[in-house]
Formats: sequence, C-alpha cells, structure tokens
Amino acid sequence: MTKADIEQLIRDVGLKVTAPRVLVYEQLAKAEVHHMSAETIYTTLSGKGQDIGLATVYRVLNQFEEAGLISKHHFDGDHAIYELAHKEHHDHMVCTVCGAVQEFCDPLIEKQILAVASASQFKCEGHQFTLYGRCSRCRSS
Amino acid sequence: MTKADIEQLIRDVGLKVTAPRVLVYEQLAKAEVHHMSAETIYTTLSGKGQDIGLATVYRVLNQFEEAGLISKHHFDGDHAIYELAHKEHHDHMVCTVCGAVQEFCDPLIEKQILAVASASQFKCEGHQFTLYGRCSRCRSS
DNA sequence: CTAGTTGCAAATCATTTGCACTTGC
DNA sequence: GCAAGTGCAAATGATTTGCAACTAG
Repeated sequence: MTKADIEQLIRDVGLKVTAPRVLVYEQLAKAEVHHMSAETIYTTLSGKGQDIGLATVYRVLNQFEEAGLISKHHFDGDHAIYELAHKEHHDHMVCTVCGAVQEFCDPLIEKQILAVASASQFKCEGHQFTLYGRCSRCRSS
Repeated sequence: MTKADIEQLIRDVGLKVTAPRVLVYEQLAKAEVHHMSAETIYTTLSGKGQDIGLATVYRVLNQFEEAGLISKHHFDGDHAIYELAHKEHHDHMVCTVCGAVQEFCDPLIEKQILAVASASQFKCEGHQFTLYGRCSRCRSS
C-alpha cells in the first residue's frame, strides 16, 4: 500500500489528510507489528523524530475506529491494542509470555456462536474471542 | 450458603475472617446479581449502612481472585466485573443495552478451541469469550 | 501481643479534554 | 480564511498504594 493509497483512504472516510493520520496508519500497516497500543505507536513515531503528540495518536485512533479503518481490542485489562480492520472476521491468540498476537478464524466456531445465541434468544451483534497461552516460540520456556 | 460456610471458605484460603471480606462475598453470592463491579459492590454495601471503603473492596476482590474464589472479567474496556468462581467453565453473553450478563457453555466450541490452538502450535492456557448484543428483554427496543 | 487489615487520602496509569495555535483545502 | 486538526498541560476515572489506626487469632 502506497502513501497515496493511505491518503485516499483517509479522504474517503471524510477526514483531512494530515501528517499524524498518515503516520499512524503507516505504522499500523507495517507488516511485522500489526497489533500496537497507542503508547507504542506514539513512542515509535516519536522516536523516529516525528513531531506528534500522544493525545493526537489517541484522537486519530478513535477517529479511525469510528470510521471503520481499524479495530480496537482489550486483550488485558490495561491498555487497548489497535490493528487495521481486515475485511474478513477473525479472532486472536495472545502469547502471555512475549505478547505476540496471532490471528485465526474458525468457521465451526463462528457457526456455533449463532447457534448458542439463538438458543438464548440473544441477538448477537459481535463478539470478542481471545485465546491466552504460549506461542510456538515460547512453549518451552 | 450460610454465613458460617462463607467464613470457612475465607479461612480455607488463608485469609482472616473480617467483616469486609464476608460482606463482599455475600454480595457476590446473592442470586440476582452474580456479576458486579467493584464500584457497584461498594455502593451497594455502603448504601446499606455498612462501614466499608472502596479501596478495601478492591483489595478484597484481588485477594479473592488470587485465592481462586472469584474471577474477574473485562467485558468493556472500562471497569472490571467480578463473579464467584464456578467449578464448571463457562463464557458470557453481555447485553449492550441493559448490561445483563448471561452465562453459557458450549462443548462444541470448547472442543474447537483445542483444535484451533493445536493447529497453530499454540499452548492454550485459557480464553476469554464474550458475545455482545441484545438480551431477550432488550431485543425489541 | 502483633501481623494482617482497614479507611482515607494521595498517587498511578491509560485515556480524554480544554485551549490557544496551526494547517488543509 | 476558516473550520478542522494539533500539541501541550490539566482533567478524568478506574484502580492502587502509603500510612496510621484497628482487630483477629
């Protein structure tokens, strides 16, 4: 995804194209770290010499979330984690040792969710499903 | 469950039996509201004229959680919700309108979790699974 | 008696907001 | 030019902690 693509995306959701917005989006788009906290995004950008404020990072993230560009998760009780919104739904496996986040999607589970909800007359509008444990790299430690 | 049972439970996990501890446990054991926040527990007890501090409620809840007597959830990003620890594992459906919490347990989903984890060489140690939507009472509103 | 508990107030921590200044269009 | 966006500092809200007074065993 080029910088021009990002700018267009921001324009498309009705926001002005500004340096902080492009920077935050680029950061989240970077392959290695799809899942980041506001603080991490801020310190990473700030560390690269970018003149950006933490409050702005939070504001931009909230605007992006409202616009549907990104999604927000609360894997632990503390800070929120953000990721670019994918088209396809997916859930997460979070490593309690190294903090790595892997995505997965299981059709059988998705199907069962509907069954469970309808059995309780519950109108399900969304769900949050996270597995906690040790990723392949941290299994032995 | 009698007051004596509660006192014994507290003693069993190695804590002194004190008024705040018994009060908090009793409150969580009350049938109607199995899921409560620290703040709610505090105001409820406090409103009944009990001399208890909010900080103590938090401390007691944390001690109970460490002792395995209760479990803690983060249904939204904000305040934590506590409930007595049941023997059987279960997940939750949270009503986004009235805040009601229903429990459910689906063996098929539990089974799939293991399958998904092992497919990714992930050593699953726990999970958090919450459905958000409208409960039967709030479906129409 | 004395280590564990408590209540209160002050301290944290993540996140939000007020405000004067700056910038996109 | 002006509304929208920004940085900073101060405000917030949930939770934690320091500390002197209190109580269970």
